[in-house]
Amino acid sequence: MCGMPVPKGAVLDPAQTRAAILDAATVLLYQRGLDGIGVAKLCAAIGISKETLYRHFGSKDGLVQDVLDARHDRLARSLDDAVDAGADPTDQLAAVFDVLARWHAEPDFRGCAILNAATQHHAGPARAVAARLLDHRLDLLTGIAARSGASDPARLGRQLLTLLTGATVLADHHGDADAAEHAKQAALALLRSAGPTATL
Amino acid sequence: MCGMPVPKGAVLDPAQTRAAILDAATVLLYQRGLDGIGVAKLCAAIGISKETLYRHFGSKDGLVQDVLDARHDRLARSLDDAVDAGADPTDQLAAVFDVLARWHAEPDFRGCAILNAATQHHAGPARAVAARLLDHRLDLLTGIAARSGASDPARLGRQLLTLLTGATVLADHHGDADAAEHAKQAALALLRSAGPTATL
DNA sequence: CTCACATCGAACTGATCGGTACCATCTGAG
DNA sequence: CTCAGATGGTACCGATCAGTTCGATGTGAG
Repeated sequence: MCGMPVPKGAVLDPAQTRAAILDAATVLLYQRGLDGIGVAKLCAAIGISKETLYRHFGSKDGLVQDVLDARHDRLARSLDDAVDAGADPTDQLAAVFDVLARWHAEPDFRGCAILNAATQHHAGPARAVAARLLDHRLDLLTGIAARSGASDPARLGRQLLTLLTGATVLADHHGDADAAEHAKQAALALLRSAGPTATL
Repeated sequence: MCGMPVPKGAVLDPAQTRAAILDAATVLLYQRGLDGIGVAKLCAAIGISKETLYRHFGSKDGLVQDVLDARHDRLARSLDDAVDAGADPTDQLAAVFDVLARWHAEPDFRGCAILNAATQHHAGPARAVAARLLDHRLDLLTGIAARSGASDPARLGRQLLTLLTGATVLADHHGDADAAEHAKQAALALLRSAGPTATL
């Protein structure tokens, strides 16, 4: 077979090409780390030419930014859906940690892609995405805390976010498959003991 | 001034040179990330030649390994001392999170160097150091849980480790200066509600 | 005093980095 | 049918990467 500039039965839809690159790059950059794979190998693994990548994303940083933005939207929506499906605050909180447990159990789980990216490029734009992600999660958990009647929802929200975040780190770096389950039980215990009549 | 191979009043003690390189590299690799600075710049910033670095550490990975090992020992000893100084389990747990708060407040705090390294080189030896660190902390916290009379010390230990780990991530990526304080209160609440008579 | 050794500084290697340019080739819209 | 545009493939650029080598020059122990 000859290597032709455009394969015989190619589809040639820019938007679709872009989406395919985004999907493939999301996986590769997550598995190997932002600096763990160069543009050349990245393109080779995706099956596109460098020129195509640079036409769609401008630079590697541009690609990374779009990958992280898309990941942020997916993660945020995932937790939003879990909360929306819960009947009461306790159910909602449990649902959040159940989503977490399913995430940790995914075969190629390697920690939170966005927090990993912010750690790798500590001064770069990934840091802003990470802050957005944590802001969103804090809002979500603080809302649950408030609806549960906690005397200090802001504080309980932060404590719940601490459990959520820590569990993801332990699932990754400590091989703790039950991290989300243990965190869930701790979160529910905190929720129970943080009611309006509870001592601070 | 001429750049002389060995400066006029140099000290020329290999062990001391090695320790100085280790100290300087610890700071630089922490601030810029493992892949954020090359060997050439690293040596220039430290003020040594590449040959000196390679004679003492063999490779960049060798240097990183030694830096992480030293950091691990320092962190472990720091928490051990805090626990040793506590009178009862509650004091000990509070002391652990107080150490955490002081750490987070250091001017150049950038997260846990070891967990950051494990995130950056996810498949490398840094991962083993991170696992050792978390093992040690888990032992410490499980011990506190056991001495407090918790009905399930292993579980409480993991939950406390989740709070400790999550607080460090939030202090870094969320600019949460009070992360350790909030985590401490949550930890103490969990400790109180996990006694032998508490419901699971 | 002598000499092994530590160190510096610089040059060098081969590989890889992100990014650009060019062209042949194919698709898809007019 | 025609032609703009999307794509693959390849070569290339300057910079940086980790690591090696060598000679000049100093220190420190005998």
